[in-house]
Amino acid sequence: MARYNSKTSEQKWQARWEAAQAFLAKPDPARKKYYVLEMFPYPSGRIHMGHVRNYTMGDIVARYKRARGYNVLHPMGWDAFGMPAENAARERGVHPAIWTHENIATMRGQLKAMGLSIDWTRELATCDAQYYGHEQRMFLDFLEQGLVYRKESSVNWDPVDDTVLANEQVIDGRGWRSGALVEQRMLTQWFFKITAYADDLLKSLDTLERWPEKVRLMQSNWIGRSEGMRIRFTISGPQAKSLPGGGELEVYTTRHDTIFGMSFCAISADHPIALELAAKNPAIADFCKQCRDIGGTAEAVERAEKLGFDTGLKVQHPFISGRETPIYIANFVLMGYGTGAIFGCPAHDQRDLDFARKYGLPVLPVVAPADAEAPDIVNDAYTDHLNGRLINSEFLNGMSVAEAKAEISKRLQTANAGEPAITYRLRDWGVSRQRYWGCPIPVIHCDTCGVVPVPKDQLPVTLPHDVSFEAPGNPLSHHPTWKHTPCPKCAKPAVRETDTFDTFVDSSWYFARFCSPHADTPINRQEVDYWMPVDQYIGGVEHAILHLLYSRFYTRAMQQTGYARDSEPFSGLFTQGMVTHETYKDANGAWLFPEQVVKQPGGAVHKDTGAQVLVGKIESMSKSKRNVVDPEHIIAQYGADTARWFVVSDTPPERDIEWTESGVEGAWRFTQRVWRLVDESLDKLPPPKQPERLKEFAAPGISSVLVDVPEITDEAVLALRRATHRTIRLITEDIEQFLFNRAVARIYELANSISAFTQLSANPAGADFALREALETMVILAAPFMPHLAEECWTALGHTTMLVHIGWPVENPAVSKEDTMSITIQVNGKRRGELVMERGDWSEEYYREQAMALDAVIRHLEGKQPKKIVVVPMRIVNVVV
RNA sequence: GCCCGCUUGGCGGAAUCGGUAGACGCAAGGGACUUAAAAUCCCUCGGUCGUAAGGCUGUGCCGGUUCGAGUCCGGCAGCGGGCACCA
Repeated sequence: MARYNSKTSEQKWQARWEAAQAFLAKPDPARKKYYVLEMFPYPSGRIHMGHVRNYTMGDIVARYKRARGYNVLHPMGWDAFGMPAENAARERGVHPAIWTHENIATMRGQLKAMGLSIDWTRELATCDAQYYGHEQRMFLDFLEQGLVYRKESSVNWDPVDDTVLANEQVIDGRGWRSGALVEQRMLTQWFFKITAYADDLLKSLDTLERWPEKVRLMQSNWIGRSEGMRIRFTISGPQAKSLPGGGELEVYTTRHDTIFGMSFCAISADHPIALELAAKNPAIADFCKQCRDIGGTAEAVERAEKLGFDTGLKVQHPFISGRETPIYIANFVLMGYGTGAIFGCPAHDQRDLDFARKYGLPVLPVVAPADAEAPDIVNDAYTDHLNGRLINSEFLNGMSVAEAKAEISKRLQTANAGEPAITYRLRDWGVSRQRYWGCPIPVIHCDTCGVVPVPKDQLPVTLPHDVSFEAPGNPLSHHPTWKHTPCPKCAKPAVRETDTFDTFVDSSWYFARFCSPHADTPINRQEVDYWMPVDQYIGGVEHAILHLLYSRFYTRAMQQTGYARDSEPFSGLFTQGMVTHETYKDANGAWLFPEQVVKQPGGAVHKDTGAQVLVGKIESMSKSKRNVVDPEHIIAQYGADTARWFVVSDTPPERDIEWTESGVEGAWRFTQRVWRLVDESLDKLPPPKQPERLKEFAAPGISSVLVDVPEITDEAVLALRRATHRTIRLITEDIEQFLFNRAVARIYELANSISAFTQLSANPAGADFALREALETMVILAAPFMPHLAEECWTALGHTTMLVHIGWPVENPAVSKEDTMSITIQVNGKRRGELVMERGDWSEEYYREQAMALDAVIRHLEGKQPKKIVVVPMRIVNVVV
């Protein structure tokens, strides 16, 4: 018996699939489409286990859907712009383009070795002008539609990467990539008007039924809708008229019910009034500067005291004649949210209370708990807005918070002093990056004409190849000639925009480009309309907000500019867990690679020195901790099928999976076992039926892809057939629901049943047909997971049509139907026995009689009469005494 | 601080409709085959009492609903994730 040789076999089948163009996707309106997409990789150098897991899952779905008769689109490309290429250029003197394309070549080879069912003719890289030129064109269309604007604003500046970051890219006050503390700078930047869709992006989350609840919730929190009011207070004094706002201060609040508890107003250090005052008063200017310098890190915010500066200005209370409250500039008020101004009600807001205590401002409770006259406020504000009742509030007294809000709203609107307002936490997406390796923003700055879009017939604006990375900052702006160009309008000398797009722009529409990757327009509507939306998108949960929210926005912008029919890009989303591994350190505390470590009964030792190794926590694979396993080595040693099988075994796909050597060996043993089961049975099998090549959807009814089995009476043979057909049903359900670990277990079970069957000494009539049916089923069902081995087995079983062209088997319910059922018998809810009964529609009386006749039941009744006997047909009988 | 999720053998995990807890795999132990090793095959494998038959106990902790709870409800603890001076 020959052992299965994964290396030769995998290469052979990959070549045959390619020769047959088995995965080429063509639009066909007569067929139902299915678009499977995994998040495309950044070409960092080599693929890692996370890629293997991600792309294996996508490939399982793609191969399964293809076998079910869907017209499947399963493409692959490269998220090829970004900082690491520039860092490589700085550190090693390699040009970003060369570095990137070399990495792509390596990683493409590695992905191909995985045997993925990808249509490689659609491959794209975002760093190619054939891609980003279309992006520039869409940007100009967005600009025309008012979806893009340019403004000076305070931005997050990453001092290590020397560039601006979007809010979404700042985590705990640090750059998401560099980890450097982010600074605030004033810069003129391009923004995508994502807030224009805030409400739609939020509401439409409800329609994304095949998205994880967790991701929808995260996006919902990120968008952060709140309902409140804008209220305009009149600023006292004759000089007020000359202030920005013309004598009025507009605040945003969600607790207008507490207006009788107002004891101060506060404005941001960046509020127009604050800026105006600062211009005339150095003390105020100093204070404002101090506020801005605190920074936005979590720790800074935690530590920072509430600081305020009394402007001397006062506002008039809208409902209490003659009552005035001071306006402070305060460090905890953000210009970017609401109106950049608030009214403070210390009794019912913790920040306001901290502030009031510090500056000795009045604390007047205006909402009381249901069970008390007034809330007891010492250090904690009373913030319950559901159960409270209004007090100390004149016409509001006795009302609930909701009633009071409605009343205040009505009165303020009548007085034209305010109106309901909805505010979002979401900010517009700043897309300008001061970097070379990105898509140039296609505009020209002219002293005479201002900002002039590059005419569309002059696109693409390509990156210059000859750049220097010697100096810090943006190589594009240092380039001697590139930015100089005549103004398209007036032909006078002008300069190009040297900022490039955030790379998240590139990844916000690649899924659409895949539908018509060679079109000379950004997309071909007919093809996009056929393939989009992506039916199943798969990737890491770390993109729950950034990439997934940007893509949802961008698709809406494409819809508005006529590039797309739909507003949602991904109708199904699955977020897979990470691949983890134990960490190892030597006696000096240096991290060790897993291949340097040998596990022994007494512990782990160094492979070469024999020195003791400290086994640390199980953590997600990372180069810095060296707890990485190179997929290429695994594929070379065990084969792609083994690696694929392992990464979906045992652990549910959404959870983190631990990579273990023994686990991989287990997976490898199973691939050999499948081959052996087939190989050792070959001489016992009847000839195969050659099923037709897959053309249509698998028709419901009796499977046409499996061998036809004659009428059988032997119980062991029937049991094997039952197991076979039951497994078809279960695995189909499992794959549909992304329960790959369970599907793997079902295949093990079927293999166990086949093993046991082949070891029977008797050889009843029909056994050979049932065995062929079981083996063929196992092979077809395992094919999405282990496609090369499955092809090899399929051929060995005598088939001449490749398995990629064979449809999915269909369960025959007449075969899988069980004749008997086992009924659990309980006494007082405890299991005391089991009844094996013929399947049927028995009366409750019959169940009772059968149960009461059991020895175990009689024994546990101890002579007593049952009070009650609960019968659940087909399942359980519970005798209660 | 606010929001969300999770907690089952030595380990990954099954049991998703309230109805046999521990499928399947890994690890471990025992055995067969072999000159030996590898490979393969067979057996055991939550805890506990018992020679056995068979009990008792057991799904983070406390309580509740129910004939019956890993599953539902209330409370608590631990772990993980998201957001965070958002008015």
